[in-house]
Amino acid sequence: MAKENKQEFVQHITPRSENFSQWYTDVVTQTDLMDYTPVRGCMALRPYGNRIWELIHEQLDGMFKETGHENVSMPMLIPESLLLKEADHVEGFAPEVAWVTHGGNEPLQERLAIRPTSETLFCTMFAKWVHSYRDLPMKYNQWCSVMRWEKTTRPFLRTAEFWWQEGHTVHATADEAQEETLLMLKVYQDFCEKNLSIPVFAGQKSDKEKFAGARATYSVEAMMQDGKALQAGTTHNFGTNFSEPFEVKYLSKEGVLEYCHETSWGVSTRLIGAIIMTHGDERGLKLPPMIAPFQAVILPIAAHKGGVMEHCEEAYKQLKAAGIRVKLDDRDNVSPGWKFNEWELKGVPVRVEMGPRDIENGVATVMRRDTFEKTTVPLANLAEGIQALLNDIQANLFNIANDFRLAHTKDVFSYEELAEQVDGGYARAMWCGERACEDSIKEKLNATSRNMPFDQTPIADTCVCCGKKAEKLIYFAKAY
RNA sequence: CGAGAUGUAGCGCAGUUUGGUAGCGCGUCUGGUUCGGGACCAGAAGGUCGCAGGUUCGAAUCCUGUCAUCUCGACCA
Repeated sequence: MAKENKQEFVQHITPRSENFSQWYTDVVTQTDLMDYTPVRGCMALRPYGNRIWELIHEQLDGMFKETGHENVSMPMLIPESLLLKEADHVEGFAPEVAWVTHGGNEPLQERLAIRPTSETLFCTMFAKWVHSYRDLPMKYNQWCSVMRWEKTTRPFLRTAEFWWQEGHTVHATADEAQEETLLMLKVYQDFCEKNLSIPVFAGQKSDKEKFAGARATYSVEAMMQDGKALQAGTTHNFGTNFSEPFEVKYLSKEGVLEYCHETSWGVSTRLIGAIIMTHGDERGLKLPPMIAPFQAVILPIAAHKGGVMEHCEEAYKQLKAAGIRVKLDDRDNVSPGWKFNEWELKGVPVRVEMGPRDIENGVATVMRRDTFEKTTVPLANLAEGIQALLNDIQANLFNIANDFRLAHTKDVFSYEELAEQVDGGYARAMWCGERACEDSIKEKLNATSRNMPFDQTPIADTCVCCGKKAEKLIYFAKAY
């Protein structure tokens, strides 16, 4: 009976190797991260998933503060006239805007967009708040949700409503704006690599792929375990594209009225999807310790026997005092074996088993989720031992993901090589810079340009697509 | 938005072809024995069959519409 049970449960998750997409959906829905709602394409974040987002929020917010940013809050609704002010912007977002048309029972004179992003609101307010060069730079951020009426949705990766942060800054000079754009890209890269253990490619987007209304867009691109690309974060330099229509101007030291230079940047709950797809395995989630809601879970074995619960509680206190996010699973209605599987499914980095045998020996049996390696740690320095393990797991997850990424990234020199490489990986190629080649690659290979790395050392002279003189080194991949 | 599939108890499913009392497994609850990789025994509870119309004496089952989810494609800062 027990064995049949287990098979049924494990079969629940479609094998990752068999159907990556289905595996992802199964993991997402069976780990209490989110649930579907009656609203089309909108998910509910459940406590476990929401806690991951809170940890991302806390840690990123700290990095924003360190780089001199402050949080503000803007309205959810944007009057249509404001959205229409920047031509490229409205063209880019119009197809996916949800509209409010009534206030109570009265039709509105002007319909209101539910924000798909808040550039237009920020610009309107910046126009009021910025007067002098003394007011600059103004570096703001907001944590909120936005809505985009997507045609097809997928949990975390593309939902109609999603939670994110959007930073918006105003600067006196083009140089400062560019510096800010690259600084925040670096912040995102560091956050992905250090906090989430997700290695990324940082670089500049092509004109075809850049943000609606931006002069330059940059991105950090992650690689999922099926070799497809996921844009993990972006930063934009708007130059004066928005400040001109919105009249965001300042009086310079020299007494001249100048347009401001603006930037924006954002990451979203999509990062949770990236974590799942980068680290997960056949048994479910594998969470990097830094954003794991529980970094360690203590499981009593034979809890009814003398001393077991007492020792577990003591260990709990010790770990908690050491600042480790720890859970004592003292449920008496499921067996230890059940708990093992459940917490592995939910991706808890370290499991601490405490049974009569451990207590006799003055140790705890500890298993790490990334390698399934079991060790014993003396109770006297349990906290130190587990903290060391957590650090090691954090680093190991990055290394595994990084090895995978490098193994699935290749320099390509011909169209045939490109076609082969984008089927399950990133292709690093030379490109003439023409939109036509990107369009053709998209149409024939279903791959898009991801970004152009900052190190532009050429690997060839001719475009991988048309054979004309190459201008740029660029990554191509199929993307989520 | 196009093609295909699915929607029945908390979860996984059968029942739909051929209309006739709402079923199974797991979980849940109660009591007891267990506890180092998904424990066992006994008893119990739990469902307007996605939603709205229609056909019929009678609809989970047939028809129409609609909503949601999945797969593939198109689209997509």
